[in-house]
Amino acid sequence: MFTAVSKKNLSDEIGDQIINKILSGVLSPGNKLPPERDLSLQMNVNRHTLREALRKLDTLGLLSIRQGDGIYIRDFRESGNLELLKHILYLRRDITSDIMKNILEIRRFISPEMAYRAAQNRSEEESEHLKSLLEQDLPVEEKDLAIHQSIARGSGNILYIFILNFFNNIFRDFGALYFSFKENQAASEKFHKNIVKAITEKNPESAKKIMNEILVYAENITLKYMENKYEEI
Amino acid sequence: MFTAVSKKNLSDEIGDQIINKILSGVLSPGNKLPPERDLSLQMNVNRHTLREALRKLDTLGLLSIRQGDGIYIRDFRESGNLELLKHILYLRRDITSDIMKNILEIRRFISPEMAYRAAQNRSEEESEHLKSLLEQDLPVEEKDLAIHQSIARGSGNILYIFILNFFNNIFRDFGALYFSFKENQAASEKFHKNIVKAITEKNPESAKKIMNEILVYAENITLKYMENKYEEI
DNA sequence: TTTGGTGTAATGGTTCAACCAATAATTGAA
DNA sequence: TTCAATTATTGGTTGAACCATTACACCAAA
Repeated sequence: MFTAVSKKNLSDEIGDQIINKILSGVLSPGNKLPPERDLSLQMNVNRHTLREALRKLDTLGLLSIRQGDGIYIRDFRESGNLELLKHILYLRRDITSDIMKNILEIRRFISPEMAYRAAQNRSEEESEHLKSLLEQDLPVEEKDLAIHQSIARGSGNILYIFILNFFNNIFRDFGALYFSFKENQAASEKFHKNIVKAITEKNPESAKKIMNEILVYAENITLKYMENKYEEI
Repeated sequence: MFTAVSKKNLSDEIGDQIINKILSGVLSPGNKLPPERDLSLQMNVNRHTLREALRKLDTLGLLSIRQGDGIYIRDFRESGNLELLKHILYLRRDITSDIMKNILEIRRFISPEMAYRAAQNRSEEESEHLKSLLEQDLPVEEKDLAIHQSIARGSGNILYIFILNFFNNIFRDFGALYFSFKENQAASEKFHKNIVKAITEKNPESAKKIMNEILVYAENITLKYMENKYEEI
């Protein structure tokens, strides 16, 4: 019904402000940022608070901080990471829709392959875990999350786990809306049954196909929701 | 000939220490970290220095920090991101090789698809850029990087750019070694010519195949280098 | 002219001490 | 027992000072 509000601390606000300046081109790659002392004065925050923000941007691949020298803007097209993309998604509302489509496209390409590998590589243990998940009496949304995670772990490739986290992170907000409709719940429950069967039976092609089908289904609905969401704004 | 050494500041050292504790299971998901004041005392660093480390771990998806409450360990299998994987790669030398193979596997799956999309979607501008890159007199290593980036940008999907950054980041060290051999240089130059041709001519299948071939070639060599590297240690 | 040393200023890194703000736990009144 | 007020705990922010590294200008030796 209601979605959580995110309370930001000063440091995050500062960070977002700087990210925006970089993404919008006000600050270009190679540019040197003013010294921390000046910048904190300009932004009217303490140097420590600013430094925490800068450290985050550094972790996102946006800055290059060098003691004794200064702080330089990096080209995020060369050094940015997926975590940054999440920020871009939220901060640049003008291209949010385009990025979402990009993410959906990649997900439809990757997740079926993940299911394929899981059907090949899943351990007996992971197989049992999947089956037990099916029978557990959980909210569909939670069950869905858990099954996808179990598939990622069963794939035998740790990258799928982190890539899946990225997708989940992005679509978290949509999940509540999506699963509020009975027909979507039914579709997911059917999907759960089928995908678990394919994976426990070690049928890669089937697993891939089943994953692809639910993604196509969910994509259409997600896009529809997104359009409505934009109309609200 | 020589590779850059990375000097770490205190804050990063603290961060690595905590990451290690989490990865090795000394700190489990859900566990509460000691208060910042206590922790900084235990680690014999100032609270601010510690806080910068914590903020980084937060960005990596390892911690959940809540004012007035405390700092909790998150399950990195649920909230970790690719940036964290990079740290895991360096900090957990016991599984470095396995993770590398995971990364190579995913790359071989994703990059050909990226090339495919680029051949479909590349703009006239990106096409020209690719061709001009071919003729520029650059070190092979730089040219290789630039061409891959151009392909990612030409794909029309911003995610490929960030995923490519991840790969580049991981294989940066190997690049210097790889391109120090004449035969590898020759292989790459041939690859550059062919992939640019396929993409400018809008031939997706060909682009995909060509990308796959160079990856297979480079993978074998990378794995060989890795084995040697481990023998050194 | 080039190379390497020296000193100085600029700039990020770290420390200390204090207070603010949000949360959780406790207490006590209804 | 319940709920509101109070208190203690804990992360967030501020200010000032000092440390460590780097860039730069300058100089001396080759």
